Amino acid sequence: MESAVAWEYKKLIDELTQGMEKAMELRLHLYSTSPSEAQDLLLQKILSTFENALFILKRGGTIGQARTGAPTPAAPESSVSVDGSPKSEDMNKNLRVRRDHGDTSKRRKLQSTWTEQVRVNSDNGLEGPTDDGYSWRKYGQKDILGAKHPRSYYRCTYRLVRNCWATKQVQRSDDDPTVFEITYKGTHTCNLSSNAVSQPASPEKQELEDNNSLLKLKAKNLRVNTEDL
DNA sequence: CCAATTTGACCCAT
DNA sequence: ATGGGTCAAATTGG
Repeated sequence: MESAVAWEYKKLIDELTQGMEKAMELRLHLYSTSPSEAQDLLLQKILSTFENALFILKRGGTIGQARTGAPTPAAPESSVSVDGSPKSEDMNKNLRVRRDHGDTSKRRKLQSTWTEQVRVNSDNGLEGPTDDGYSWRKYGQKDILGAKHPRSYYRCTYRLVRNCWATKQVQRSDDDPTVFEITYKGTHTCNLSSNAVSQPASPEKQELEDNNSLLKLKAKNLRVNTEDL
């Protein structure tokens, strides 16, 4: 009976893989046409769902139980978690004159957060999270308590120009060096429909230009953050 | 020379 | 007090 289970397992992975590839294809089409942030966000979440499903399957069923009693309460949320905590009514903060957070409540509501695990295969030599088509600018790096590797903070390159407030955090998994955990915050308001092709900002973006290679899921090697502990 | 990264300091929430 | 997130000056790279 095990063979039947194994067959179903393989079939399941196959179906999920096909679904993910089709979603990526759809995303490419979205990039080349008029981009709606909501649609783009939806695509990202769909892809994240597929990624996580495959991740769970290939690791043997459990996603949050990887570590053994490690004091990391932040369970890797495979599920898409739209951060709309209604408890954000503490706008009666005394003084927030410092930063121009401005209307924090409004912005907090619009911000969505989701995490996606990215596996890298060592065939390509350099590991790097799959490029999501946006150009990111690193603005910080922190050592996280209980984590072996530091966490890197990125924001959209066009934050000033386009007022794009999307950010992401990249952290390598403690145990699995092949797993990167990328947390996205906020949606992109910068249009990459027209400028994405003509933006040679970073070498990773050049991969976007011939975006056909994205279909192949060819692992592109951005520079891995030089973390020397 | 300009832009991106690095890196310690600073700020904020817990 | 502590740890996580961001800023910004210095540095590096194209």
